[in-house]
Amino acid sequence: MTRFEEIRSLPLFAGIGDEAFAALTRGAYVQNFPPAVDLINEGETADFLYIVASGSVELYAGWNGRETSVAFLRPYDTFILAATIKNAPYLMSARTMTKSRLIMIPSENVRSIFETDTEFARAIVSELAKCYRASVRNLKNEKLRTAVERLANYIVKHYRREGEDGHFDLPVEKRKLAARLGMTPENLSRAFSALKNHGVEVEGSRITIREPERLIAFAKPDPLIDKEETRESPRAPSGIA
Amino acid sequence: MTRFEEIRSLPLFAGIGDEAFAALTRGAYVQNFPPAVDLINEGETADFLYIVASGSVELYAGWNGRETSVAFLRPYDTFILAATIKNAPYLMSARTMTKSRLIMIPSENVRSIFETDTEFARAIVSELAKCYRASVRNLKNEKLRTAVERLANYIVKHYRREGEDGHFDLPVEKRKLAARLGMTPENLSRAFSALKNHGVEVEGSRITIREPERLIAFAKPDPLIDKEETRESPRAPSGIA
DNA sequence: CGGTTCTTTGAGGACCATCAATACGCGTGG
DNA sequence: CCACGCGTATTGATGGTCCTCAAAGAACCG
Repeated sequence: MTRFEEIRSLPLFAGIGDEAFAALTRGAYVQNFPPAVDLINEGETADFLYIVASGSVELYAGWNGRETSVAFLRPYDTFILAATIKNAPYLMSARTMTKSRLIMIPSENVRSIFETDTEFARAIVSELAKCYRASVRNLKNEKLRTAVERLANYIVKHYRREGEDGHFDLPVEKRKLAARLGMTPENLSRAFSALKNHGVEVEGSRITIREPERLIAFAKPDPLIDKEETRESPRAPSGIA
Repeated sequence: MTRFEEIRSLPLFAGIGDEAFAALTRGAYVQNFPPAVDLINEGETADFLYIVASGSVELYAGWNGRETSVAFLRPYDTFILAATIKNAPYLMSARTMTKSRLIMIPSENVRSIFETDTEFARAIVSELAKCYRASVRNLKNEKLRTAVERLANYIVKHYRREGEDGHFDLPVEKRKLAARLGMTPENLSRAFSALKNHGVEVEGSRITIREPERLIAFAKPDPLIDKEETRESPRAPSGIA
């Protein structure tokens, strides 16, 4: 039971009762995986809800011999929630990117506790809304921006996340980043060199932002596309938003 | 009260109690709109949950002077559910495409009835999961297919929906369809003529599928991208799925 | 019937993919 | 330690896809 202490305080579970939490984790697993392990395949049915406890996971999808990355997940993201709830086939495949520890909760438990615990229901719906909105942002990013613009905004996001000290290391290999940004590895290379004109330097996986203002002026980041969303609802919005 | 009879039997409300339904629709509107009316703008905050009672609505988004269509809605689709739940800004704008009747339910009502009515909570989460999955399908369609392939699959979908009798009329003008499929009107024209080689004929808004097998062989429709999803969960999945 | 909008067609160019070759990094085994 | 193999990253050449711009034709609506 103490196996699940680390997730007990996550927003998803914070508000629910102890007995509901116990019922939820009954039959659940915590499991360690090496890098590049296939976890689930699109088209299969959803037996477990997954939570990334440590490491990183790639969601991807294929069609007609092609493949693309849809999302990179970090602690404590969840995946397969929608398929779990609808008891429907996965629309995406998942594999570990790095060594990862994952928590797997039986779908049946999620569905039944949802019915009995209002707080959990609210947390689930908030998490689901978060995933949905992330997907819409993803789609807007893809349809409204060119490849170079997507890369520029990716760099701006990490620049801000890493404390704005002007440099960071790419957390994934460029091949995967290219797929995530909807382009080929060759094109990503050229996109990086195109960004030299906008104040970005690249050496291996080391990114240096020499002139943040120029990069941002080019990238034009937009809160309605690029903002990172929290799971909890802002019940009392502060300021003009 | 009788104003809302037409939605009382929708899956979203079918299972909930009469008093909860009354509370939900207290302060709600039913309103008629002419075509091409702006309903909401991305970035605003969510005061109402919308339901399309008749007509059709376009969800679209813009960035840096560009604009694209994200979805076409029909009766009885909902929109703005995620923003309503999270009390967060809309990520998409909406406008009517045709003369439409819309039902508007105050967001506050949705959030409070969600807490008190388990059946409604379940319906909400199922609807939200449906929207999320539709968005993922949308994204896969965009990232994995070329423009001509997207058009081919659009035609296959309507061919099947309209009873497979070999012809149908486009429900929207080509300009909008182009935006929905992620291309320019000029390119859509060329895509249509490219499909002549795959058994499709076009005359104005009249589409004739001369050789369905050839079209389908080219389009390669995939249930994990193209299937239309129902709101209700298949609790007892039949067959291999 | 005139004006507006939509659609089509053509020419040209930007963006991006493919293919091929090379260089680089890195771990393995000699 | 070095040679080698393997996967990744880069760079160049080329072609396809798609957008932009422009103009003409078609449909719609007052």
